[in-house]
Amino acid sequence: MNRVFKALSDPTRRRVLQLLRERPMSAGELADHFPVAKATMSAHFAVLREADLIAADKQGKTITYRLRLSVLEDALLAFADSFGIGFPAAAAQPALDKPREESA
Amino acid sequence: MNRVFKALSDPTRRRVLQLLRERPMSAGELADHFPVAKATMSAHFAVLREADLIAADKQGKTITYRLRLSVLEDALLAFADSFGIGFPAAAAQPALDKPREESA
DNA sequence: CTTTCATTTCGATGTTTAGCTAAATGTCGT
DNA sequence: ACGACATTTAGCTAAACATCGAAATGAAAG
Repeated sequence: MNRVFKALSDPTRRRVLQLLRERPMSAGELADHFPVAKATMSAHFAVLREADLIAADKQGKTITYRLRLSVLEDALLAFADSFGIGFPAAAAQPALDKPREESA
Repeated sequence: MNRVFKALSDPTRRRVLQLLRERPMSAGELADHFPVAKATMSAHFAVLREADLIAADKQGKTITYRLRLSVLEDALLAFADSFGIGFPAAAAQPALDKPREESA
């Protein structure tokens, strides 16, 4: 959970998650949305991966990242819950969030 | 919003919020729960105050901090909302334009 | 098999942050 | 006014972090 919050503490990383909210994207495609070097973005991806907030699918030359919504959801819900903050009707459908692959 | 997430990125600060969840506490009382110097805790309080997550009530010698739950709640809900977590009503509305984020 | 492309890793640098001790501030009781 | 108490501010260090350009990795294409 600490890793998740650390990952969320950076605006660039939060925006990466936002971008992945709609569709998976390659590292380069994501990087094109930000005014920083690709190496910098790669480091951000690593942090997000460490937190298990994104997953990487390697397909040939490119690496496609996708959001692991359930991980974000679980962390947010657990935290909010511990404050009695009610998230109305959570867990809609895990359609975009791929099957079990080392859930944290 | 950035300040809130930055504030939440530290475990000590998250724990402070948890402690304040039930009842307000003085700075010293809070500090007694952590193995760090009071001055260090004071810095943490400042960060939480900057993020508006806690409010200080000065009463004589002591300063009593209380949780500003609505601020935490608003931030959490807004963020979760933008991912379609919780609030099924908001999920029906596509929020493509995300608000610009200022890091101060 | 060499080049090209996508991405990561390496090494270096400036900034931020958490932590400390010591000193300052403000307040209470005497 | 003085001394004790609660908290913050100041000054510092060490670690963590964001960032970069350059080099390395690995896969496809010629």
